[in-house]
Amino acid sequence: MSSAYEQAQQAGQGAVRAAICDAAIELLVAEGPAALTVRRIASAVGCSTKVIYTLFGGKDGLVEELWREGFTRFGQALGGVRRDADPVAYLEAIGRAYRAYALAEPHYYRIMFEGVVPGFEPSPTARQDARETFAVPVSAVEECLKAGLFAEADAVEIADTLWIAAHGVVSLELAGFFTHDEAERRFEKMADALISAYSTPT
Amino acid sequence: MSSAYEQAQQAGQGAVRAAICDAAIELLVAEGPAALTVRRIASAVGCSTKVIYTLFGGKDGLVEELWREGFTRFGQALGGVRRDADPVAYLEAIGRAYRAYALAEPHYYRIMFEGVVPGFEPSPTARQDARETFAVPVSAVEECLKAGLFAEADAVEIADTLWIAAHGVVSLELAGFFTHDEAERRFEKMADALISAYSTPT
DNA sequence: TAAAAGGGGTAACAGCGTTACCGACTGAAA
DNA sequence: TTTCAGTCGGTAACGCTGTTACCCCTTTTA
Repeated sequence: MSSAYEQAQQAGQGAVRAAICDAAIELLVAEGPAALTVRRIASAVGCSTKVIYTLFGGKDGLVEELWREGFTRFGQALGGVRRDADPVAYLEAIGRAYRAYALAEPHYYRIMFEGVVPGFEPSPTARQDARETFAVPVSAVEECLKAGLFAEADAVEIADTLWIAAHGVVSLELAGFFTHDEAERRFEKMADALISAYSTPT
Repeated sequence: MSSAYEQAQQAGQGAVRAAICDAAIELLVAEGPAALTVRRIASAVGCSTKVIYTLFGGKDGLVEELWREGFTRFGQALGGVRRDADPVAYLEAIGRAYRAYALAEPHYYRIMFEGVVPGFEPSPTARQDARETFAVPVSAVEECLKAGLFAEADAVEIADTLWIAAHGVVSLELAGFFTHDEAERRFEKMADALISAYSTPT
């Protein structure tokens, strides 16, 4: 009988990387960033801590991998929103998916947007890649503009504003300043106010 | 010659508490949350780590004191905004003071609103006290309502929405997703959009 | 005066990220 | 085929973290 680590080792370096990432993800989702220690990850996957240093260059390198993984999952959550004939309804659904993701994987969200892993800061390239996640809401805003439902303006600027609003609600909710229901109400109010501000006068 | 700690010790327990808090504040402001270690604080003030445990019950007890201090400073920053004949202009000035405080003392801000000190969570009473900081923006919104400049609505709800918007901008700015200038533009756009949404039709 | 009680310093514990050291294994060259 | 170079990884350590058991000393009380 061979351990998961030995199996991955036979399959090559890439498999070991993946196994370590999986173990780290499991620890993160189950217990939060505090459980993300090099020793625990190594012990979970069945190798020594040294392996993590040779493959990722240190804890921060591994955390950056998780950071990217978080944005991938986030992007899938946003990209998976069903399109709607009404572009504004589609945009609102994306907003709700934003909050739903943050509540579903709060530890990921806080690593991605609130820097809760002490020494870690994402590399410029990782940050740029992360920005691409927001192509989904930006294109939704563009559709609203094309349909003449929003008054002439920069799509990225509007999308950023909606992003800020969604992040504001979710961040304060995760920090314990709002209950789930309060946050939900504030979220809807916020969406109504912003969308009405951007909409063309009817 | 006596150390600062010995002087404080003669002046009583309260003075020692204050000296420890001051040392912790200095470390926090200068170097951020990572520098907030029991050993460094004790060494800075000239006592053993044990004192911090007898006076504060542990690191978290001391951090809660800093948390409260942060909200006191924050409240002073918001309360110090000069009143304006136009309630809406006053409200906007409060918003700008919000962001200015966060940028002036980012380490405090992140402890207060983003829980960047790993194990720490404020007590319910501390959280309730913190909420009183927001009496300033709420009363400003009430003035806008009284003056008939805002359409009939709950003042707390509107103030919360503005809080969420300000926090969203500041939080993403501190996380490195917006440059200073980008954040400033987004902040103004956000304020314009929300205030126009809440204003009575002219 | 003697006893009780409490605060504070020392030194230790377990755990953290990281790395020097060294053995083992791989691949290429002779 | 044999030998050598080079890399990968496990062990054990370093210095750091929060925390606490132990003991001394001071102060208060009987």
